[in-house]
Amino acid sequence: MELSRRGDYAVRAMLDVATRPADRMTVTKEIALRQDIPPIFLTKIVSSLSQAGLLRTYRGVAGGVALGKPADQISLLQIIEAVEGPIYINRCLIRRGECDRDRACPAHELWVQAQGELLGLLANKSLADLARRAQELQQAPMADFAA
Amino acid sequence: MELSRRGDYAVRAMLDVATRPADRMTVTKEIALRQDIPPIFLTKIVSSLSQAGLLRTYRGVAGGVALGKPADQISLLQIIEAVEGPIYINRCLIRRGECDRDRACPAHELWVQAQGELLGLLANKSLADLARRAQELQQAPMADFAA
DNA sequence: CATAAAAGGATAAATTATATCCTATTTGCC
DNA sequence: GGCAAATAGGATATAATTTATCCTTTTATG
Ligand code: SF4
Ligand code: SF4
Repeated sequence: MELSRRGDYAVRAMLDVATRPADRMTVTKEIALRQDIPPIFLTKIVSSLSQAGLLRTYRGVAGGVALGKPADQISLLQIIEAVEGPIYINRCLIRRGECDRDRACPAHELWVQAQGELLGLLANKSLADLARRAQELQQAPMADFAA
Repeated sequence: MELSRRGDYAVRAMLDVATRPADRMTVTKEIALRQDIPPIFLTKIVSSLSQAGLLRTYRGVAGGVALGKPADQISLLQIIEAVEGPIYINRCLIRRGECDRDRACPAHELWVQAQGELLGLLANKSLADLARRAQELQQAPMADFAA
């Protein structure tokens, strides 16, 4: 019942890319340094994000990674599912009939609801939202100072 | 991001006890049979539920288990946390300061919200609710037949 | 061609989840 | 008292998953 490290790393990495100047490419190793993520592990995560279309990657000397689409079209759900696969709170939600009790199981209905709410929340939160909020949080101490 | 087997088993076991006549005790082995749970594993789960006060257990020849308190005072959250420990969606929610980025991390706020909603849902659903719904579901096919 | 980057396969290490075994303890009953 | 049936609990085994690294390949730049 816990987000994996992969998922947390992925969100941080995407956020890192999103909050850098868009005209310059970012290199995975530097993301790893800034975000304190094991560098080789991060390359795997970046690879998943790239395959999901959330990052665009460029090989070679001047290579690196950039957002695969505008930050407001990338949801947290997409990021997490890109690296962890589909989210399901209980196995009966993988697909109908995965648990043969699901028709008569009152808990099943509860999981359907809980999962719906969770996915809804994640699907409605965009990387752009997070990036904006990150900026606010960074400026918050300044604001205190200025006031 | 998935409920463990322990949690699912625990809910089923509690529901099994709750839907049996309250004047007779239930024996763990029979719960395991009815609910298709590995019997020896279930004894461990029952033990956790008992230590949390959700079940009362009785040793000896005429022993077994019974609800530790009225079904409407047992929430799904209590059941799951009894066998899985505290639920947290991401590690920064274990306790404040567990992740030293939490002050400046916009994702943290999202997890706080998501966790709040999930726990709220589980805390507000009682075993009695589930038992009632179980009965409805059992009668549903009959209703189809009668109509 | 040398260098710097991502891609990808194989594998290692660590952790957690699932499950069983064995012995002890409690209790009811003959 | 002694047997049988039940939970209690420690130790352990097995399996699965997660986390992380290593090594080789491919791609692009200058
Ligand atoms: S909640 Fe019910 S339907 Fe879902 S896996 Fe558990 S028993 Fe099956
Ligand atoms: S979401 Fe943010 S605060 Fe929470 S663990 Fe991840 S980085 Fe830390």
